[in-house]
Amino acid sequence: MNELASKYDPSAVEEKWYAYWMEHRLFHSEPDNREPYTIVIPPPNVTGVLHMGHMLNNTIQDILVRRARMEGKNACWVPGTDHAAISTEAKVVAKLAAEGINKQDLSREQFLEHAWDWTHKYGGIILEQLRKLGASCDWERTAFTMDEQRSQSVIRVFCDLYEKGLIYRGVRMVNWDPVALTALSDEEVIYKEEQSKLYHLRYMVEGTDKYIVVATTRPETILGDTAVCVNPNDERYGWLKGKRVIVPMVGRSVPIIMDDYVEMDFGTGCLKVTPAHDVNDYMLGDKYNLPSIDIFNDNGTISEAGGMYVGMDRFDVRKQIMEDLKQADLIEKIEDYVNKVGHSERTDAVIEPKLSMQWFVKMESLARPALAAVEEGDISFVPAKFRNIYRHWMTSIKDWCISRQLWWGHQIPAWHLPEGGYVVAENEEQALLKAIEKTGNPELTLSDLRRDPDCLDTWFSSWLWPISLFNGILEPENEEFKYYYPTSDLVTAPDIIFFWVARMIMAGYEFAGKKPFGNVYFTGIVRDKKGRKMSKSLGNSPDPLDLIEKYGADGVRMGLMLAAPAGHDIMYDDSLCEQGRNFCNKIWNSFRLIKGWETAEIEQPQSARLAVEWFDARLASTVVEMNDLMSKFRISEALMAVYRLFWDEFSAWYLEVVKPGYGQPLDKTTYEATIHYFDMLLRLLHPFMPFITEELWQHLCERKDGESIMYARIPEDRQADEKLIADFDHLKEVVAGIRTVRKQKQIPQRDSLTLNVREGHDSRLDPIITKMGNISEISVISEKDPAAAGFIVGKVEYSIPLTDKVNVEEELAKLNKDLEYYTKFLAGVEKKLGNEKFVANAPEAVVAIERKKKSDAEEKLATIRAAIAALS
RNA sequence: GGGCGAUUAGCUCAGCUGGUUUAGAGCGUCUGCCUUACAAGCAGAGGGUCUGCGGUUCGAAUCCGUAAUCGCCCACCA
Repeated sequence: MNELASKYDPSAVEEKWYAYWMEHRLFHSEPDNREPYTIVIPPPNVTGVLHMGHMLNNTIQDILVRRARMEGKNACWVPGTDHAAISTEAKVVAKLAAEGINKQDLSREQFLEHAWDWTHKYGGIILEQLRKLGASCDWERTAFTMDEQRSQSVIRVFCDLYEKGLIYRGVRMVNWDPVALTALSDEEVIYKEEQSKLYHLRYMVEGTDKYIVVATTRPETILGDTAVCVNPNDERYGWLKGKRVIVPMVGRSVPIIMDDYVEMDFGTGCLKVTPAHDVNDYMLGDKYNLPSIDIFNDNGTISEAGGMYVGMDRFDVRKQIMEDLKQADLIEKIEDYVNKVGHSERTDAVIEPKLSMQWFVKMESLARPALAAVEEGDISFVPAKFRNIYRHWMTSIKDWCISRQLWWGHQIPAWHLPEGGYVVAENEEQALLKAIEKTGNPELTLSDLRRDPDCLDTWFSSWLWPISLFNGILEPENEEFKYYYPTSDLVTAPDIIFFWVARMIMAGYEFAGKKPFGNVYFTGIVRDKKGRKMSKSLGNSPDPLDLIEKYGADGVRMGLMLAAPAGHDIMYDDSLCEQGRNFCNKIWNSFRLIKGWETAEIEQPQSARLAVEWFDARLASTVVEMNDLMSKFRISEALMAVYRLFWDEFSAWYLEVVKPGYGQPLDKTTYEATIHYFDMLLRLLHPFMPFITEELWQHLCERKDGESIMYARIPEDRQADEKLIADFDHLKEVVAGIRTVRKQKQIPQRDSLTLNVREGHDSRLDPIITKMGNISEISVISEKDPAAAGFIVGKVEYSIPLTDKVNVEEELAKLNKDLEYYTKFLAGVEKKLGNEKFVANAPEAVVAIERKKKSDAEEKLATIRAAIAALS
């Protein structure tokens, strides 16, 4: 091992150990009598590729899972992918289009064949990429939202909800995506602020030569106008009561209606009403029985019903109609205007509100227990602020539009009857039976029934994920489900709190009678240095696999985690990964040092004995700290704690103290303690940096085949010797003082020095001072030596005799600076103690602390004054 | 338009129920060092009136109010 390179090379190591873990099935979990720890992965899109968000999210999950495993729990991390209805279908459609094939020319079966081909070709790439990250998923359990078990679960749940009366079908105003050609749920619409125009159009009042002005952002929709509405209290328009106006260009005569929905202050106070293309207008249309003219085709072009511009795209029409209105002098004015426009989450197309027949889930009764669970703390959100967002959404929840006009997905299990109406059933046979029962017609055959063509929203399968992964829908009594469910922690991004988290909670209580998970950890969003969200279109996102290649998986994991407190967005910068990589290198080189030591049957040096004792305390205290932090999901702080333990305490102090002189052997006791500490450090680090820790742990001593650090136990809480830690901290300052003197006086480390100490010095750790400071002798002196360079640690004065190099002026300046500082400090403390109200009101302990501060400062000042006196 | 959150060193953040913090860390910066594990390193140094203003308190980065800036979520103002 002495020939180890001075730099850690992750690539070979990572591949080797991942294969080893897989070969020995170390990620696999089966129910047993240990306590279960379960995480279900937020399933990435089946044909997606890994991005920085996945890296962060899955690193956190892996840390939690690996740690739970090392705590002796039966840890199970279930991976899988989501069929991602709209986005996958869009990809397949685009791919076919590139080959000159039109989706419309294919049958449903033919299209699905292409879609499955695509899925098989690209599906699972992302899961392969997760392995590069070190994800310890139980791959034997890999699931897919459209595999047999998950599909059946979805159908079962649909039928169940239908039986309970929670699913209904009806014509409603929905969000229509004219590119994907499907309805969307409210959550799938992203509102973006856009710079647009407010067009003021003239509507002639029928039978007069007067006109009124109506303001609109969407002039093309005048083709579907069926009324103009004003506020009944608006004095400007009282005269319009009972009148009709002529829709410009179109020439249609429409009534004036009066409703206080209209804001008098906005625009002109006149609102054009287009019931087919605006949610509010739809409500007005409903209230006043207005006709509804659907002027758009599904793809956003003007339909026959529009009467003009038929076949033209909606945005082209907007330009054209403005031209034409201008020609006809029907435009009053055009203003700049900023408004919010809904876009499709998947295709980014501008959403068209559209009346159509869709399927819905009634949400109110589902929401009630789900809201209570989070309010009452049965499920905790980390950070807790997301409870507010959750509560708000849950208390104003609307019905969920679950049908999508797609082929890729779970087809709705409803069959339409020849005479109208439909039945809902789990399969064709049952559908037929129900159809016969419902119609009373025993002659019906399957060919008389027509299966509803729509598919279900992707999230209608994802919301079952924690249940369906363990087959809890189809076989609620099965052993696995009873063992693994409810799962422990869920790690996800906050942007899918409604899409997924809230709905999983609802599904958990509704279909399993229990919460789906105990804690939800919300990650931040990964942003670039300028704070912009990383995205493909901006091209500001590094390829995670390139990063792994460059910095090693452990380096990248560590880099991300260092900057990722829960719920905080992280500003990504390569320097984070560099820090991670450097740390790997530090660990690597510490190992090189230790493995390079020869041991011999010699007596343990005092310094080494003390260092071993001290590090034992230091380790114990960090373990307590880390356990506490991890229990609060303060993962980055826990990582920082072990980072500092390793680097600042173990490498910089412990190893330097016990390190034998050049070519010298080390005693066995110290060697074994060192190996033990290194082992413990590797264990603490393993959840964060799985590869390098496994590599070194395997080299640390003989291991059996199949043995792994993955199953080594994390050290448990233990009382630390705080006094020893404090004494050592004092020692560090003494050594730093010696180093400073060396630096100032340009004395090389190899020249040994004498250290003089005055009263108050505790000699217990002297052997370490001797070694670390290269001190040949520590002598207690009773009087200040004017020919020595001094420094004060705590209330003890130290000095190094340097007859020819000491400048008394400099020494005095140093002391006077200290004098000034502590005089001020003491004054502050005395002021506080002199305040009667403070002494009377503050708790005993706080006053005691101040008194201690006072006496310490006084002693220190006495030391300083004495030193000054001796020099003057 | 409602709600929520943030504002602490150049950057990213700790600082949990006010009191050993005249404020800490990591990174970066600066100054020395190729000292026999590591220059992806070592030894040091500098850097903040805790966004402003008011209040509560013996005591405020911490609690309250207010203003500003930023961010997020929700909402049917054409």
